[in-house]
Formats: sequence, C-alpha cells, structure tokens
Amino acid sequence: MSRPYLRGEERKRQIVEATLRLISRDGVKGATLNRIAAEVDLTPPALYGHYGSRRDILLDAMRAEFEMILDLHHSSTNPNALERLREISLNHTKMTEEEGFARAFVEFIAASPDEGLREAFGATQLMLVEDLADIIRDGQQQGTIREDVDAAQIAWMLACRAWTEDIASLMGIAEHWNRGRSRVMLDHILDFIAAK
Amino acid sequence: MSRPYLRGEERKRQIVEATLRLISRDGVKGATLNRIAAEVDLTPPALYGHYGSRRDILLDAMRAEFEMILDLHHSSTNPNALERLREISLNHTKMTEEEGFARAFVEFIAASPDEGLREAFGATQLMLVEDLADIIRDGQQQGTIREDVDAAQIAWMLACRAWTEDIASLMGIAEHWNRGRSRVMLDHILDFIAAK
Amino acid sequence: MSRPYLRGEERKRQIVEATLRLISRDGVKGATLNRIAAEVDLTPPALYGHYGSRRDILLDAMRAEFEMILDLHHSSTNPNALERLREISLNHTKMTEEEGFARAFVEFIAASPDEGLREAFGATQLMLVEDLADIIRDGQQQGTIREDVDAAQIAWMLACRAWTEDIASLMGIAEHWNRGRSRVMLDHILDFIAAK
Amino acid sequence: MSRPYLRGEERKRQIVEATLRLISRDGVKGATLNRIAAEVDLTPPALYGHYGSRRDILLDAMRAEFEMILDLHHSSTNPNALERLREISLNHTKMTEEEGFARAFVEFIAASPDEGLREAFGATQLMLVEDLADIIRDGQQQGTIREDVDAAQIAWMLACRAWTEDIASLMGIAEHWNRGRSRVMLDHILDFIAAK
DNA sequence: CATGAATGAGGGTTCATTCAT
DNA sequence: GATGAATGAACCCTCATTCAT
Repeated sequence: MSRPYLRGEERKRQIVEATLRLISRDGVKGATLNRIAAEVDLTPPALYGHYGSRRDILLDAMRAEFEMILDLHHSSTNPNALERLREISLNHTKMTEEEGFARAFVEFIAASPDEGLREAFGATQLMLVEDLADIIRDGQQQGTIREDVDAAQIAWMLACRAWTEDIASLMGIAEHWNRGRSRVMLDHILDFIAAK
Repeated sequence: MSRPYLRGEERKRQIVEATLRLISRDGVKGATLNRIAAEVDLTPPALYGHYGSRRDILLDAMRAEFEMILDLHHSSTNPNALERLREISLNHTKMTEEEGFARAFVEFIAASPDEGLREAFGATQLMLVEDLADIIRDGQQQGTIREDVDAAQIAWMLACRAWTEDIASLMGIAEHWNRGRSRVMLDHILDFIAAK
Repeated sequence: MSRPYLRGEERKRQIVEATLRLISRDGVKGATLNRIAAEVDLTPPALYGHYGSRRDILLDAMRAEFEMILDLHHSSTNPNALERLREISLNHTKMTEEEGFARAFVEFIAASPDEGLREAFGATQLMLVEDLADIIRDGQQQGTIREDVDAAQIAWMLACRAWTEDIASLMGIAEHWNRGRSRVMLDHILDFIAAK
Repeated sequence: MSRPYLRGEERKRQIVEATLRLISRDGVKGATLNRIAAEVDLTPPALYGHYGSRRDILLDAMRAEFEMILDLHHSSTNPNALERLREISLNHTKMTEEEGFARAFVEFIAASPDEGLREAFGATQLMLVEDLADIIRDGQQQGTIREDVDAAQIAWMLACRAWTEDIASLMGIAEHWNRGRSRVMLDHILDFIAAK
C-alpha cells in the first residue's frame, strides 16, 4: 500500500539490524524468521527475496557485528599504541555497559552448534585478535611496547578480558566482574608490556 | 518386556548423563526431550516421571556439571595453595583438551535466554569463583601468596582464563589459543601473586 | 508412613468429594485422575483400587450430587405442599449463590459427550423432576394446588428455573438473572398453580 | 497439487463451519485442531495461517453461532410484536428438533472453564436477551403487550425456555420436555404479558 | 492398599521453507 | 519485490491406563 518497495541494499541493512537487535534480546535461537520479518514489516517468505536461508541472514548479521568491533578497534587514534590499546579496551567496557552492543557478539558463541555459526565465528574472532596483535607490533616498532613480548599472546589476553566482560554481563553477574576489576586486569596486562 | 525398570535415582543419573552428552554435542537447544528419551531408551513422557519439566532436567544437569568442576577444584591436594592453583588450572586445560568435559559447561552460557538458565548458571559460576578465592586466601594465610592482592580479583582472572580455554575449544580455534599460551597467561597471574 | 490405609468406603467418599470439588472449579474435563489423586494424597494408579476407571469415579460423583439435590428437595418439611415448593426453590437460589453447590451439577450437562455422562445425567434429572412432580401431586390431594394443572409440566418449569439460576451463575451473568427476577418467575409459577 | 488454495475468507468460513459441526457432535473439548484441520482437509499448522490460536477459532465459531440466533430473532416479520415473539420461540423449538442447530450453542455453556469461553459467551447471551427485550418494548409501544411488565424479566423467561429446550435435547430427554410442554410454557408467558 | 515406572495417544504450537500468484 | 496459503518436522507436555512390585 503506502510502503514503497525498498532498494535491495537498504532492505538488507534493515534486516541485518533487526536480526542483531533480536539476537541481543533473545539469542540466536530467538532470531526466528517470523520475528525478523515482523521487525522489518515484511512476511517471512519475503526474506527469501534477499537471502537464501535463515543461516545466510545470521552470517550477514555476524559480519556486520564483526565490522562494529573493527570500528571499535579504530575508535582511538592515539598515536601511542599502548595508550591506543588502553582506550580501545576501555571503550569496550563502556559499550558493554551500554547494554546492547557486544551482546549479540557473545550470543554467536552461544549459538547452537546446529546453526553452524561457530566455525564462521571463530574465523572472525581470529581476525579481530590479529588486528589487536598488529597494534601491539605497532607499539613495539614505535618503542612504547616491550620488544620481547609475544604480540599474539598479549592480543589473546586482551580479547580474553573483553569476552569475560561480555559473558559476565550476559549472565547477570556484572556486579561481581565489574568495571573496576576489569580495569585492574587491563592495567596488569598493559603494565606488563609497557616499555620501561 | 525385557527391559527391567530402573530404580529412580539410577534413572535420574542416566538421564542427567545423557543430557550432558547431548548438550556437549548439540548445545542446550539440542537437548530435546525426544533425544534425551531416545538416549536412555524411554519415551518422552516417561521423563516426566522423574522430572517435572525439561527445564528441571537441564537444571539438574547443570548442577551435575557444577559438581564436576568442584571436584576439579579439589583434584589437587598440594598443601601449597599457590601450587594447588597451578595444578587445578593445568588440570582444567587437560580436561578441556579431552573433548567432552567442560564443553557442556560453556553451552550453558550459550543457552538461549528463554531457557531461563543463565541466571541459575551465573549463580553457580559465582560459587566457583568464590571457591577459588578461598584457595587464594588460604595461600595468603600460609604465606605462599602475597597478602596485598585482592583474592576475588585474582579468582576472576583465573576463571577468565578457564572460560577462554573452553570457548576457544568450542569455536574450533584451540590451535591459536593453545595450551602454551594458556600456560603463559597462567604463569603471569601466579608470578604476580606469588609471595617473594 | 504416617498415613494409615483408609477403609474402602471412607476412601471412596474422599475421592468423590475431591472429584466434585474439582468439577466445580475446573469442569468435568478438569477432574483428571492426576488432580483427583493429588487431592486425596494418593497416586493416580491407586484410584484403580477403588474404581474401575475414571468414568466410574465421575458416575459416582454424579450420584452423590444427585443425592444432594434430593436432600435439597427434602430441606423443607412445610406441610403445605405449595409452600414446600416455594421453600425448596428459594433454598436452591440460596445454595446457588453460595458458590460451589450446583456448580458441579451444571458441569455434568456440560460434560463432553465423549465422557458418556450425559445420558446418565439425563436419567437422574428425570428422577429429580419426578420428585418435584410428586410434591405437586401431594398438593393437589391436600387441596393447596389446583387439580387441573399437569404436575409434570409444572415440575419441569420449576426445574427450568433452577437450571437457569445455575447456568447464569456459571456464565458470570448472575447480576442480570438475579435473585429478584428468579423470585418473580417463581411467584408466577406458584400463583398460577395455587388453589383459589 | 490438485487442491486449489482457498481465499482467506472462504477458508475461514469453512473452518468455522467445521468447528461448529464438531462442537455439536463432540463438544468444545472435541473440537481439536487435529480434527478441525482434518475436516477442512488441511494440516493443523495451516490453521495458524488463519487464526492466531485455537481459542480464536472457538471465539469466531461462537460469534457465528451468535449471528445465527440473531437471524432466528429476525426470522419473523410479523408486525405484531407479541406474535413475533411466539413465532420466534416456535422457530427455536423447530430448529432444536432439527438436530444440529443450537446444539453447539449449549456446548459453549458446557465449555470447560479453562477454555475461557464462558465469560465471552455470557456477554453474547446478554445481547440476545436484550434483543428479545427490545421486541417486548416494541410490543408495549404498539399496545400488543401490557405496559406494566418488566421487559427484561420476560425476555429472560423466554430465554430460559429456549435454554431448557436445548439442554433437554442435549441430555437426551427431549421426550419428556417435549414440544407440547415447551409450548405450554410459552403460552403461559405470552398470555401473561398480552394486553387485554 | 498402594506405589513407581512406563506407555501410546493426543494435545496446542512454532519453525524454516516452498510454491503459486 | 512481496504475499498468502500451506506443509512436515519437531517442539514440550498431559492424560488415562497398565503392570510389576
């Protein structure tokens, strides 16, 4: 009637956003075609005009989430790599607290194996860790980070800290693994790698 | 006919084991009554003779898993609390590698929110962390662990390391977050808290 | 344990009472063996020690209800048959208002045909109407009721009034078909048959 | 394949008709989705394409039945309101005898409370009684019905007569509360209210 | 007299997907 | 690009009943 057909790309963006919203709220399992369709004011079969299957939608949503994390990694432009890591990490804390973001991220870990998303998710996770490792190597070149640390090792520890934040928030125990403790852990890591 | 009735407690144990097996393999979502029943050679309604609902079965499975972790925490009897922590942590690594164990544990994090298991899981998680903190306090009293560290903070960091092991295994990226790196992180933490 | 086995007749009475209670509250359909058993603190199979089937329990409950109505018919000992009818009818109104009674009665009408209770219920209903007709014939003999009215016809009309009271209560519209209107209808009937 | 898709409204009509048929035969409890679907040659889930739940189907069936009664009320166009009431009432008797009609109507009274239909049914019943009361007031204005009777009271008594017809038919005792006696009751009421 | 274990039938409902339009 | 109708599979759960104990 009054709703005009949307151009393909715009509709896809709409669908992906709705999907991430649903995943954050109800988990991957809760992101059913019925609900996604309702969210974008379409009928479920209409989704097949844009994606080949529910799995494709989920994968695209995962890609979008991945890009949001990448954006987070570039949210700081501090020339000092060490400080950049700190700012990125603190930004992560902030975004986790602003419920919504990163929530979907953890849900992908939680995705039922039969959704077949875990492997794909593992791959994106590797890229993100590698991205952090690049920053660390950057710092080693500029002299703000000790040259004798294993960049990948540190990147993983930072990622591990971020996961824990997300998971704690997800389980409703964010009061115990709180901003303060998360910060202490971050300081431990950064102190350890800081060039003296 | 030929299948003898099992006594209640034995049947419950059987059901819980089957459930954990299914959760490890297919996630919480995959542990359906149909499959659980098939696994123990019963019809789905028969499960209601032992549990009030699917949720009750899942909760009991969670409790069983919780007790396995508690057992893990007492798997070392080293009188030196610091070394006890090390042994417990390394045992965790070993068990994670022997696919199966702890896998179900992570699946509970991943459980769809509508299963209503996360809060319950968060509670057990808190208990486990507190259990680790007790060991740390133990070490502080016996002088093997620095008195000026926050026991809870350290316990969380150890838990965080364990989670990361499980999650990495789950996502199929255990090659990158491997035994070696996990060990390095452990050493970092223990070196930091060791009494000089 | 502490609960001694009950003598057969007492247990049956207990079961029947529980059944009527459940029927009043949840309808015939709601009087399941599970609930009846729970109500008398037994397991469902134990009921088979006293009755051959659920249907038998329901039939016995119906018989008990029938006797309660009979008691109602003899709740007045007024020697004047016309006044006896009035008192009986007003007592019915009172009992209907005291939610609980007669509720089960109507539920038997409502019983799903596949319960196979309606025919049995029709038979008891006939007996009750005939019982009222007897009172009317009594009045005709003693001269308080016109001799030219059809006793059965009037008995039915009185029964009809009683049903309407029950049904209106059941549908939650007792405010509209209320005590006053029910009373007016009663007066119509009794005025009509009163000997001049 | 060979079965063409039915347009929505037509399918809904088909479903409602099948539902009323089943309710007449097997009661509200007997109108299961399985049976309704089989009756219209569909699978049970297909019904959800037309109604949101079983309850919605039942409510729609109730509405359809309500409209049939309304039609009955307008089945007579006799200008004399008193005679109109007589014709309507006699038509009701006739329809009750033609097994099928009104049968479903009574079943709604009988619906298990947990179906949650009784309140809704009570509301429609009120409308029907009010509809009859309007005819009575009509007669009072045109002078065919005494001005000093309570229209609502009389309407209820007429409804009560109709219920009794239905219920007697339902219980299989229509031989006792038969056309003749029902007619006598009708004459009583109409004689009473007829203007002299 | 009563239980505990189990069953087969059936209940309402949700889901991803297909197909004709 | 989107819909409306329909499906098959699977979901959790309740029921009356049976049988061994």
